[in-house]
Parts: sequence; structure tokens; C-alpha cells
Amino acid sequence: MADYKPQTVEKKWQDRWRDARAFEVTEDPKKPKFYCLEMFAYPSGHAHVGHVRNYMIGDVVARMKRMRGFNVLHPFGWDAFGLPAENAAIKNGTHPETWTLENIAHMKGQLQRIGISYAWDRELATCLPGYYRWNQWLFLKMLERDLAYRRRSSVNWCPSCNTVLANEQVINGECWRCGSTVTTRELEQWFFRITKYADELLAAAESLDQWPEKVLTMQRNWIGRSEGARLKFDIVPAAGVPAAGSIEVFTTRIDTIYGANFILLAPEHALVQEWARAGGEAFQAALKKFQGQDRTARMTGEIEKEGFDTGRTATNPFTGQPVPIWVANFVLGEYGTGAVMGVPAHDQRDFEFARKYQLPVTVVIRPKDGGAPASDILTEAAESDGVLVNSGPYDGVASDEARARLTGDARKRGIGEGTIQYRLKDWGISRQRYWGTPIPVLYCDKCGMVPEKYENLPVVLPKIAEFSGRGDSPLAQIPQFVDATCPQCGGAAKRETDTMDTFVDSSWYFLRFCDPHNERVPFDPKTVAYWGPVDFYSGGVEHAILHLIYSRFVTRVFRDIGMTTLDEPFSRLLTQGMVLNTGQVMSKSKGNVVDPDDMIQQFGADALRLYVMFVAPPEKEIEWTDAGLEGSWRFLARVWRIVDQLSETIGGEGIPAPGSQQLNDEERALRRKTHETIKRVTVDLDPRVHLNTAVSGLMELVNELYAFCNRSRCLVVGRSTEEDARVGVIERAGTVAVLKEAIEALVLMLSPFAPHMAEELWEALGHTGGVVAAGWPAFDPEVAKASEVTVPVQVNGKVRARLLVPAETSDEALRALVLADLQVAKHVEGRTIIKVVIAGAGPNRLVSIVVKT
RNA sequence: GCGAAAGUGGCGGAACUGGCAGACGCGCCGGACUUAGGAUCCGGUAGCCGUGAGGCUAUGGGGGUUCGACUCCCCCCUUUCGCACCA
Repeated sequence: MADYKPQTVEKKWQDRWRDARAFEVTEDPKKPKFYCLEMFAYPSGHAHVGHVRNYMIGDVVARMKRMRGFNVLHPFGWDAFGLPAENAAIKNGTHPETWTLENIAHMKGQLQRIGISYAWDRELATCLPGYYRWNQWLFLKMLERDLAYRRRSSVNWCPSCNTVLANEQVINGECWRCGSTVTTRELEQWFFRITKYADELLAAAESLDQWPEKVLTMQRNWIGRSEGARLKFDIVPAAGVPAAGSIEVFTTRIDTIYGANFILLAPEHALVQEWARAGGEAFQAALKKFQGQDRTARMTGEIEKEGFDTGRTATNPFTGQPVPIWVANFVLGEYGTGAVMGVPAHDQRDFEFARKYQLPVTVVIRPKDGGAPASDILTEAAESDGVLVNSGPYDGVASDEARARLTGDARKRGIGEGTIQYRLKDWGISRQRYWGTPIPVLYCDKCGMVPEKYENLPVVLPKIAEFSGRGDSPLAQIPQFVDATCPQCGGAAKRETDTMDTFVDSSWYFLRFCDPHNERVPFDPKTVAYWGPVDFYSGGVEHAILHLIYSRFVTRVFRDIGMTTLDEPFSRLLTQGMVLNTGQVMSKSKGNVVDPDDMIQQFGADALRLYVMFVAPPEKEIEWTDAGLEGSWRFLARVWRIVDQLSETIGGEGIPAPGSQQLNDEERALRRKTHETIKRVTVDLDPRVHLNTAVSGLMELVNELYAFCNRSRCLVVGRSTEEDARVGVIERAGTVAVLKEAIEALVLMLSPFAPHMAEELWEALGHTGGVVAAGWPAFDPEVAKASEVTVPVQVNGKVRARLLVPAETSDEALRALVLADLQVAKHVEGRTIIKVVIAGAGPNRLVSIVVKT
């Protein structure tokens, strides 16, 4: 063999893998399955190291699982619809499809050069009709089940992307993609009824014990379950306004009802709109001002709480007292009923509001263990639970009990009921853009909204020659697309011209991977029954409440359609850390991206993979350093050299197993290290996925191998003179046997990290069939057992001595040995021994002596 | 403001359920081999005291539990992330 030349080696094995279709799999009921998946990629152009870190992590897991005998599904695909393609089209005049497919081709090449072991036969791209027709299929199924519906509503609008955004896609009032400040618009939109699953999604989060707690917390908060009650306040008929009606509020604190001193309505509330028309100029001006202060205006800091007295009153249903009705800018129209009862004594916002407008403050909750504070000395609201006061028949009742009783009484009187409120809202999926899945419905003058027939799917996205970038749906400008036949009556109809949110595409692609070429159905349920759920899923935490909640929802929809029995799509989730360079996230605009191809050219894909895996745990962010990469390269070259020099000796036929040999102490020690390493690396990879410590375990073994070879003079190291060249003669059969075992275990365990080099070395060691056929090395606990162990001895908590004793020394004997030890005696001398603790068991014992002066 | 996670050498990071703090790597220092070495092999590297053996101090700070605490509990500080008027 020659020097380590990664470029040659890597090309060789990548070609072989491709030609052998090495990572393609079929369902095999005889083997345990393992579905390993990384979040598929948006084909933005060039993948940088930050992107590919995730694929490397998944690849280590996939390759390791394959070696451990699993039937591993490890597919990849492209989240290929979306705005950047369209923006590029507007800017450069290239068609989005051309732009996208070219990017896919380039990025696929990048991934192959990194040596990611994907089943490329299952590759999919969401922009192809063969994929998106099933989005349309899913849409129609959801329409049938009333899970998709259309309504006019106020929606988030990104003025830069010229489209609607779902709530999940508005981050701090800004567009998740471009960062523009989001405004609102009234539009007729399609929604998916995710709220129907709110309770289930929340409850099932408890079962996701292999998800990061952080992601689950974010999802729980996003779903935002609140138990409370709806309660009606009758409006007091005003002069000249006979039709009074009532206002329904939502509250979680019905126990404070006797302190409800006013009603607050959101500016968007229907009654406010109605009253404003009849109201004076001041009313309308105030309303206009409040409506200008939408959610986004609040991001920079708290806006002041302001209100406007409508001049009307309602009756508190429990006190019977009239309470004024105000409009307040901090009441949200889209949450609950858009109306709240103001309880200034026990809600901080209401308190501030009451102080500002000199509204009365009635204390109705007294702390369990203290007196009732008088309202005029309140400096802030008392929001804690307590005992009711000033509450008529409910006086003296504790808050939690009062909530139950008051809710029950309200129900009996027909003025309210207990209810559960969620923050989660339905998923708006209409997008006023071109590069997405056409929504398969038509509008017929006679029949109204008509779904496209299943047999007419896909509704193909027409080619557009030019992109103007204007605000309305580009599809609306193509008469050939818009003008169609009504599937119901055969008359003229117009197609829906909005396309679907691309998160629809990504909410089920992991199911499609199980059966990616099926032309009859989205997937054969049998395939998902075999492969599902995804056992290991990795990707960025930025999808915690986007993709990850949509996927959980859509998986349940497929379940309810009868396509799968899965509740949850992903058993284990790993959110990988980002790659920083010069302290910042890699991005083209910051000019700090590291292109994997550049690194591969210099150091090879294996060194790049090893470095990224070694530098930090997968969940943590890492700071890119060239020196670190070089260090990994050095390690690989070190492995290469030692295998190179030993391969002739240990690679031949008929070398006996080390267990059948007479071994000396040195040889036994090396064997022990080999098996300790097997155990450690195995556990670090599976189940811990501590890839960085797994690598350091391998480094230790290599260091030990070098030390062993230097001591036994069986290796030519660091020199090339004639005299030294004669050194590398191994005389003992035992030495050959233990070296062979160590080297082979090393190469096999290294292979998930540095697959090309490992295959090359494995071949050089005389094996055909590759590392997967060889399997993961087996751990022998007998071999790993040490005959002698070091026992630390503490005196008053400080380690004062270490004793080397036979491993099987009894606790009693150990105690005697310790007390007889000179080093120990020095610290015990002249003091009274209070007790001697022998902690731990077996080889991990420790002696702790407590003395008193 | 609320919630979560985290704070360990010059740096990235180890330490699994309380049991030898600093594995492994980077960097740095030294040695060997060399015409040379930024290659390679070997050794050293938390701080302080000491020639040495050894000792003292150290896991953000302060308390506590324990024979024993990076690990558990309480208070405080800092950082990062998430939520941000959800009634």
C-alpha cells in the first residue's frame, strides 16, 4: 500500500457503492428494520458544512445499524417547492423548475462525495407531479372529512414574499423565510383543521420520551391548552337600542367573577364593528388607531394599554350589577371569544387598565393565610388562588372549588359552560404563489366549490414563461389553467389559483419514502407498516413547531383515513447543533460558508466527517476550525500507517484467534483495551449517539496500539533507515493474534465515521465483502476483565493513595491492605478512625476512610 | 416578565445511575530522526508552593446534604434559546 490519499480511495468506494446499489433495501420480515432519516433538503444551490453535518450524523447511525444486522432504510429527497426558486426566476429569468433541478443535481453530487449512504433509488422531489399529486389526493381526502375548509379571515401577509403565512411561520412578527415584518390581510383562504387534533397532539407529546424536552415544551406552549369557562353577560338595553343581546367571554378565573368590574372587547369583535358604525367620530378614530396596532407593532416593546368606553353596559350574571363595556387594544380578537371580563383586582392587565381609566377595583380573593388587602392599597393585581370574599354565596370557598361550582351553576342557569381553549389555530395552507402544489378544487357558477375528481389528478402545474413578481397568484394569469370544466356538471368552471404551503409537502414525505414509486396511492399501507415509524430522525430545532407539529398532525390524518396505524411519525428526534464560523451561523450573505467540496479536496470526506463528529456532541453547535479538521486528518493518516505496516503480517490466512494463544501480560493488556473499546464505542453510538466520545475511544485504542508496537518493536514508526526497517518482525504468534483482533475491531468501528478508508483498509487486510458483511465487532466481557485493579483510597474525602490489588480481593482483605499501606498510614497516624467505607463493586471499588484528629 | 437549558484548563470538550476532575483532540513546550522539517514517532502541558517526594487550591459565586458533590437541594450571578398582553 501507499500513503493515505483520500481522494483516490474515496472515489473508488463511492463508485463501488453506486454500482452495487449498496444501500438499496426492500422489506424483509426476517430482519429487524431501522428507519433512519434526516430532514430532507431545500435545494438552495450549494450545501455548506452547516447543512451536511446533519446528514453525516444520520449516516453514522445508519451505517452502524447496518453493521449491527438491521435492515436500514436511509433515504433522501428534496423539499423542492418554495419561494426562492420563484424569486430566482424573477431575478434571472430561469424557470423555477430549471433552477431547482440544477440545484438538486449539484447538491446530490455533494452528498455523494461526502459518502452518505442513501438509498438513492427512493429519491424524491416534491416539485414533481409524481409526488405532489398525492398532496392533492390528501387534500381531497381531508376535504371529504371536513379537515380542509375555506373561509375568509384575517391572515398574516408577508409583503416581501407576496403571500400568506401560517401562524407557525411568523417568528416574532417576521416572516420565517425572509424576515420582513408581517402585516395582516382579509382573504378567502384554505385551512387544515389541525385544531381538531390539538388535544391528541398535546396528550401524545407525553409518549415522545426520545424527543428533546425543549421541543416538546415548545409544542406544548404552541398548542397552549387552557381550561376555563365561557360565560354570557347580557347587554343592558340602551336608549334607542332595543335589541340588546349578550356578550360571551372566556375566562380561566371564573372564581373571580364577583370582581368582574367591566367587559373588554377586542377591536375586531363583531359588536364593536357594529357599534362603531353607529358611534361617533371619537369611537371610530379610537378603533382605527387600535387596529393599526397589530401584533407586529408590539414586538419592540409593550405598547400602552388603551381603551375606549363604548358607553354601553352589560350585567354581571352573578352580581347582577351593570358593568361598562370597553374596547381594549390588548384584547386579541382571534383568541377565545374576543371578549374578556375585566377583573382588575386579580389580573395585572385589567389592574393597569382600571387604574388608567379610574374604574372600580373589587377584591374578591383573599390569600389562604392572610387578610384581605383593601383595594386602595393594591399596587398590583393579586393573581394567586385563594379563598373567595365579597362573593355572595361563594364566600369562603377556595378558588379551585369555586371554579367548579361557579361553572356548574352557570351551566344550570344556561349562561355558560366549562370549556377548553387552545392557542393553536387552524393551519392556513393557501399561498398566492406559483411554485407549489395546485389546490385541486374548482369554482363553478352553478355548483359552487367543486373538488377535482381523483382520476383527474394530478392537477399539473402549468409552465409559465415569465415571472413578474406581482402580488396576486401567478396562476390566475394563465387562462389555460384557470378555465376548466366543472367535474360535477360539465359546465365552465374556474380553478383555484392558490397553491399549497410547502409544509404540506414535507408533512408526509417520510411516509412516501416507504413506497416512493407507487402510482396508485400515496403509499402501500403494508410498506409503512413495515418501515414506520422513523426510528431516528434528525434535523434543525427551527422546525420544532413547524414541520414537526404538521407532521404529527398529518400522520394522524393518514391514520384516520386508514392508511396507517401509526400515531406518531418519529420515535426518536435529535436536533443537531448549527455550525458557526467566526462566531456566526454559516450563510451565504455573511460570506462565512465552508464548502464541503473544498475541504474534501484538501483532506478528504472521511476527515471532514470525522472532524464534524468529533468536535462536539451532535446536539451542540460547533465552531469551525481548519486546525481541528487537520487534526482529524492526522488521526486517519495515523490509522492508515499502522494498518499499512501490519497488514501483511496480520492480514494473512490461518491466523489463530487470540483466545487460543498463550498471551503475555502486554498482549493480554492490549486485548483488554480492544474489548473495553468495543464496549465503550458501541454504547456511545447506540443508544447514546455520543459520537464525539465514540471517536475519542477509537483514538485511545490507536494510541494504545502505537504504544504496544513501540514497546514490542514490531512496527517501523517515524523512520525509514535501513537499520530500522529490520525492526518490524513479529515473532510471537500471540502478538500477531492480538494485533489482528485490535486492528480489525478498530477498522470496523471506524467505518461509520470514515467509511471509505475503512473499506479500503478492510480490503487490504485480506477481506472481501465489505464491513457490513463483517458485522459489528463483538464484545467479550471475560476478556475485558482486568486481573489487577487500582483502588483509590480517600482520607476525609481526599485521594491519598492508590493501591494495585488483585481484582478478586474481598472487601475484608482490601480493608486490611489499605490500613496496612504506608502512604495511607501517613494520613491516618495519630488520629482516630471513625469509619471505613468500601464503595462500589468489582473493579470499580473505592475506599474512603474518615478520621478525627 | 415567564419558561427551558447551560456555566469545567489557553481552546473544543470528557467524567454513564453521587465514587480517582480535566479522557480525546487543538494549541503550546521539549526530545528523537533528519541537509531540513510545518512530516513522523516519543514525552510534557489546570493554577500555586516545592530541587524532589509531595502538598495546597480548583468544575460561575455562596450555603447545605453526604464517608464522598462537576453531578443532588436552596439562594445569587452570567450566558444561550424559546414564549412574549392567550384573559
